[in-house]
Amino acid sequence: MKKNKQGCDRQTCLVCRLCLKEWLPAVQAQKKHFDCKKGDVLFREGDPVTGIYFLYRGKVKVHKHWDEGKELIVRFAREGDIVGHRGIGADMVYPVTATALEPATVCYFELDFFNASLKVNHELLYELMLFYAWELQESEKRMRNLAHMPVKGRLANALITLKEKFGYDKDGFIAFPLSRQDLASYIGATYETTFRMLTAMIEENLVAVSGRYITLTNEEKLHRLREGPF
Amino acid sequence: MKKNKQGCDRQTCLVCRLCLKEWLPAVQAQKKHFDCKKGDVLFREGDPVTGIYFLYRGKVKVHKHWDEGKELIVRFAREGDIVGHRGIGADMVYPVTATALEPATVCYFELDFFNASLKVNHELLYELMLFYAWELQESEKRMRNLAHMPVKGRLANALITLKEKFGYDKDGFIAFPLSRQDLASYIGATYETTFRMLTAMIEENLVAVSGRYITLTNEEKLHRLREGPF
DNA sequence: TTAGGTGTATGATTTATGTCATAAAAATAA
DNA sequence: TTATTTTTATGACATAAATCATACACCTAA
Repeated sequence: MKKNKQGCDRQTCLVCRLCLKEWLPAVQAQKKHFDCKKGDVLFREGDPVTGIYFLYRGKVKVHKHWDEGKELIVRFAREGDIVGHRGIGADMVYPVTATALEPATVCYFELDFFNASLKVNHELLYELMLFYAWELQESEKRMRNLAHMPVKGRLANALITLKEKFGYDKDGFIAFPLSRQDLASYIGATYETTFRMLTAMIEENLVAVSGRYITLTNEEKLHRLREGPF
Repeated sequence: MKKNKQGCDRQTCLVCRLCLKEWLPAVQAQKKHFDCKKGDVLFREGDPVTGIYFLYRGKVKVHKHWDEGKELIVRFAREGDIVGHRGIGADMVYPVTATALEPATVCYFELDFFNASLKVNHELLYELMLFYAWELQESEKRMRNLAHMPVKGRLANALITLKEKFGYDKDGFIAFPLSRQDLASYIGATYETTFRMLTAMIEENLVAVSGRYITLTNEEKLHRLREGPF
């Protein structure tokens, strides 16, 4: 990660957006920008928590690991998203790893400063609380899916979610290229099964694929796949 | 659910514990107590969110459902625990159901009042945020386990967690009687597999069982089961 | 007392998904 | 360019866990 002198637009992240006028100079003084390239790790599961990140440019995957070689992608973060908040209040070690999926720029705050910001800025704290509440809901929904939904349903669900979060690009594909392996890790299945399911979905004309780009060709049926097996 | 005239001890729940002196009369005026018996439902998945509950006495399971008949228990709540917070900020419908596992008494706040409390009480808001952060971590850990850990490991993990949360009773069993079905729903497996795994664990002298009560007889090995298959 | 529900207990069978093996293709490095 | 690593692609096989079927034990309601 390289330090980046150029500042952010003071609009993208929560801290800047909700910042009190009086607190702005402090934010300006404290924040650090970093550039990172594809594959760079912002922080690793088990590392002591030092601060919190806001993604200013690029995409990042947040993932947990188990038993050498098995990973579960917990979340994909995009511009404006907060990353590293999972370390707050915790055992003071990051419970997840954050890895850049493409060149990215992050805005970083030391934990102490961020906490101080929360102390003085009620609105910021409230927004953060709401954000956690939302993430908790998402997480528990995925938990239930993992427990009861078959892989195909989880895949359909994931694709719909990705489409909703990232939208389509000019060519009509989900604006978020993903390796098959990352897709598999995201839905909590092996590479092979995910691949097979995707192939099946292509044959059924539910999705179309071009390299790492995917598009939904029959959302109706995909939605039904999430509802339950029939 | 029956209304309960008798007040709480003003010590158990977060709102009472962190309440500002000036705000206390309002709390006293607003809070409602309910008694419920085993099997009573506090609120159901999909119901519009009306308020938030604090458990004053008894135990409650918080569960999600999928496709008729399949449930996943998201959490067991005990005295002092908050229940219904998953509704905050959300689509305004509860994403989970809460069911009493034994006779219980709850303290209830209307959502508007609770939100107002958060507005005026920074400390309360901060604690709530930390609580969410913690729950999120737990949830994501369980998510990973569901994705990658075999049933036996999840069972071992669940038993250790339950023991840590509820402790042992005077007879040396986990102070939290659980039906096999609830145990199964908690680890995200079917009743039958859970039963078989439990039987296996009894044979291996890892646990001992008396009806719905369970005790850990070899924590060492149980801990190792969570680490990974070998 | 019987009857009927609910939870417990197990065997037999099926199936979804993971594991293993291998190879082509594509990307990246030398 | 060639070499080498990473990603994609598939088939064959193994197996964990779900499903189905059935029976018994234990309450508690009639």
